[in-house]
Amino acid sequence: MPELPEVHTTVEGLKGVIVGKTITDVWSDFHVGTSHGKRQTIKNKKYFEKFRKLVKGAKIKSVERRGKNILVHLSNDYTFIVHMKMTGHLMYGVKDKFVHLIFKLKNSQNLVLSDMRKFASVTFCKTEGLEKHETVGKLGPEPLSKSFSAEKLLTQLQKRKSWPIKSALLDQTVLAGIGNIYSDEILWEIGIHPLSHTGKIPKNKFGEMFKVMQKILRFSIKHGGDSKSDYLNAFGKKGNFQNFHKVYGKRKEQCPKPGCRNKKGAIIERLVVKGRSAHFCPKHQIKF
DNA sequence: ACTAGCCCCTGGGAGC
DNA sequence: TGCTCCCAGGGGCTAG
Repeated sequence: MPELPEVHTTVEGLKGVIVGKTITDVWSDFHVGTSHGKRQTIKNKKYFEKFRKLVKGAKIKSVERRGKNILVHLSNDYTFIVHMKMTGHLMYGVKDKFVHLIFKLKNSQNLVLSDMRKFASVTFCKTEGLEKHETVGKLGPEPLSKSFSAEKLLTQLQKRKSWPIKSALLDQTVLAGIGNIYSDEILWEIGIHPLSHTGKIPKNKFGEMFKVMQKILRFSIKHGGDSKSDYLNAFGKKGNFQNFHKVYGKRKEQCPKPGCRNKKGAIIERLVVKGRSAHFCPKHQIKF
């Protein structure tokens, strides 16, 4: 599912092909047969009509990632925000049978959002109002930004002292972009049990956590992201990070950590933490 | 302000 | 082979 490295990969791909292009029209069937609660997204028919008016004729000025969101900045000082959720793909010049949103571009190519499960959401706001946006405005720091550090990581996680570390890492207002796969892989690498109380983890562990977090995210980006579920990049191609998983989706398998190989009890387990699955090795991941 | 639990959705895998 | 059931999960929402 698209987390930081996958959204990054999509955005990097899109940058080269949609920036400078004019949107001539937009089509969607997202509002057909879907419910959306009270939230204002294009699944709401009236909101979609407003959205259509807004993007029609606008030029794409730039594209960027913020957390798991794709921000498309338009020449008319509006920005639209795409969240791919579980099975969304934002693609250029490619289509599949799950396309629910199409941006027609002046060069007669299409930017499409396909989503088998229709969980993806699209909203828009004034570009200068982004910091007040209901979700984007509340996102925590970017783990790969230059200004991020081990100290910041500690400060942010301390905001969820009483939570299990697994849940704290997944909170987008604490850190932007980490999801289920990368949180499992990070905790496995540094040997911390997912149920550890965030506030009880020794302070000196956070330096290592910071390094490992950046290492894993960068490694995945290098490999085009993770397509264990069904991620496809901007051109419909899969990533390779799924071939490097150490714990995620490895329940009942022997832990591959050097000290755990061939050891009894070093069998990957899965448990549910706040409704999310967490995979871990009971042998080397310590519970604080 | 918190949090547990439901909901959105559908392909794929397990079990029979 | 073909059916049914259950699972995956980000994050919004609601009831307590």
